[in-house]
Amino acid sequence: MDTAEQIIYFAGQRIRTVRRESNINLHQLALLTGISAPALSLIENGKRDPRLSTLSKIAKALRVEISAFTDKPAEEPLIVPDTVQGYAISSF
Amino acid sequence: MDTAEQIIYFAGQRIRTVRRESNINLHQLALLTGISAPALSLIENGKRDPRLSTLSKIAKALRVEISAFTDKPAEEPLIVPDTVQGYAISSF
DNA sequence: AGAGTTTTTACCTTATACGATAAAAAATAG
DNA sequence: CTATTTTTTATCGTATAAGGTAAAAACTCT
Repeated sequence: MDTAEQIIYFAGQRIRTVRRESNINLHQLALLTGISAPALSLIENGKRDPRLSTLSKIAKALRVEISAFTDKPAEEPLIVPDTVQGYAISSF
Repeated sequence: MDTAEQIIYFAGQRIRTVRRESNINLHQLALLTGISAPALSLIENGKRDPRLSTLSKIAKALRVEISAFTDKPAEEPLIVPDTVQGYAISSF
């Protein structure tokens, strides 16, 4: 179904993942975005329905596209073979 | 710079474009999303900062990803040559 | 032009995002 | 285990998203 609630929850998880990959805490992200740490906590936990401008500030601070928070990866992972039709990838 | 305001404006334009491509009017999109036509009008005109759940409902109704409203196309269009290093693309 | 349709604007109400602050809880050192 | 850092939760005030309705404005026809 993919309800709006699931979208919000998923986005929160993605934000948390990207933030942790950047090795910054909520307080630091709050300073970067102008969004308070309590608000960020609620968003990351899927308990708040953020505005587009809020997502935009977070994306900018973490240097990713907003779609990094909204788009689910493809079900089937893309398999990249190291040879194609007998030619080595390094040829291209 | 890409301020939040510009993001909101851009998203509105994209929503309008996708809606028109679907040949439906605001009233019909309102019925599909549960968002009132006046609210949709404000969003399309960049005069309202929609919530993630709102974007999600619109995207679902128009059968596109939320990123269709948020991601700018690449500045440089991707050029797909019909030959690569002398090999025809059809070989791959 | 006028008629019908679509969109915009305005006003009001309700719901909720967000900031600030403080305190509690949880996680992470040491 | 204790101390420190980080996160969560709660409360309050303000701003604003969103619904409903209605009217105005802007299009689109014939």
